[in-house]
Amino acid sequence: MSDRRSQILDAAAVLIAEHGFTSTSVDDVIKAAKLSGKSHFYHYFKSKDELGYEVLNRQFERFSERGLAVLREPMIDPLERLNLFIDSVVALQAESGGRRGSPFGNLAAELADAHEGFRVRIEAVFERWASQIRSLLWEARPQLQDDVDAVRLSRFIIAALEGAVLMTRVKRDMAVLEGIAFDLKRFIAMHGRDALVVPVVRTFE
Amino acid sequence: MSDRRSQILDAAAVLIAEHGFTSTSVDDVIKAAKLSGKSHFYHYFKSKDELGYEVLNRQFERFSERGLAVLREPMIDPLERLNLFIDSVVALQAESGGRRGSPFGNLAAELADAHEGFRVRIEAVFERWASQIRSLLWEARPQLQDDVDAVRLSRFIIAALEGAVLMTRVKRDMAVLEGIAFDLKRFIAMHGRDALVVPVVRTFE
DNA sequence: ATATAATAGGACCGTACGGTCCTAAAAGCA
DNA sequence: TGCTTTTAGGACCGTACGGTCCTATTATAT
Repeated sequence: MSDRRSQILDAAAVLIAEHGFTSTSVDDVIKAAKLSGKSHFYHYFKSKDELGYEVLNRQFERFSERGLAVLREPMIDPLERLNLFIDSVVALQAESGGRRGSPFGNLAAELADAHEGFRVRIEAVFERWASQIRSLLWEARPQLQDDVDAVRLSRFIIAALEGAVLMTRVKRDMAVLEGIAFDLKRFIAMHGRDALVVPVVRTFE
Repeated sequence: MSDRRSQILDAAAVLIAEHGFTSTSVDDVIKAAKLSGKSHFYHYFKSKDELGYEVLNRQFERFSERGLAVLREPMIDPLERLNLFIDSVVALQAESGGRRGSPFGNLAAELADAHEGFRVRIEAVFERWASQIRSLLWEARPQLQDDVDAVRLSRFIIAALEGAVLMTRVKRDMAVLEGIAFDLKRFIAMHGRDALVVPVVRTFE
């Protein structure tokens, strides 16, 4: 992969993270990546959409290496890894003061309805993410209660984090994310075999 | 408030819910509301942004009457009201097969960075929403553990729902929302005075 | 009856955008 | 040396968009 291509993808990633995909014009990308003009850009990418797809791919790869990686650390207790992962999400958002948001969630909300090509790719991202959490939960099985539903729990974790990051961005306040991260850890701990249980969903007559 | 104005706001609400604010053009709104032309539209609204603000306002009012209302029902047990509210969110999404998403979360993700005017208005929406949940939690105080943090819990509930709705929209699968709603209810139940329970966040060696 | 607001419809403007095309100079490689 | 890729830069096109302006006609309320 050529140097120039990476440069373009990096520049585009920043712009898209800051302003969204639709609001980022090809000319903006050209300026940010210091290209000579449109033809220079279209020498590397066949369309703006293709650029977007590749940026999304890269974002997930980065996230997989830098964030999700801890989920696979074999020397650490699985449930502890999950806590560390949640902490890493908080830390990542802290870098931008909670202003950046999730590169996946942002695109999802922006394009899920309008652009099928993006929708399926974002769906795949969430699925791969969920799948890594499921593996971890499977590994943590001996420490978990028998009736833990890994599919449901993995989705819950992702939804809570995505929602938290979104609210944090709107309120411009990291405390929102920190609080939710704290509660999310408690919710996970509640599934431990040693957690003295927990009522099933209560019914009020 | 004139009839025509409402008509325009309703049409715009649908379009914005379907395609987002940016992707909804004034001409689209004109066509959907069967106006005669641009001047007809600008007779009622001074700009597209103003239209957007009013639509957002209306969406929250509707949500407050139709969704949040149950939180205030004085004859029902407070915690049960919370469960009913969560069910109503699920039911509302079910109407569109989970495709609609949250009118607030969608706008938030689309415009939080790009458009300060919307950002502050969306922030206000989340705040009003959280405040209603906080009131309910205060009312439910006798049934809750003493250390329940209403601010934190109310944010958690909103974040989980917003994240759930977003993921559901991406996956086009109501089961996602249903599962998360189920877990969310369990999490809330965990704060009950009668819940035996529950480890504080675990520390590993 | 008269003023005001609502409806109708079209011309127009400036700007931005994604994308194409064309020419030509450097750079890299065989 | 030649051939291909990369860089450079500009002209151009069609379309879409938010917004303004202008002219009329029809309702509505005072």
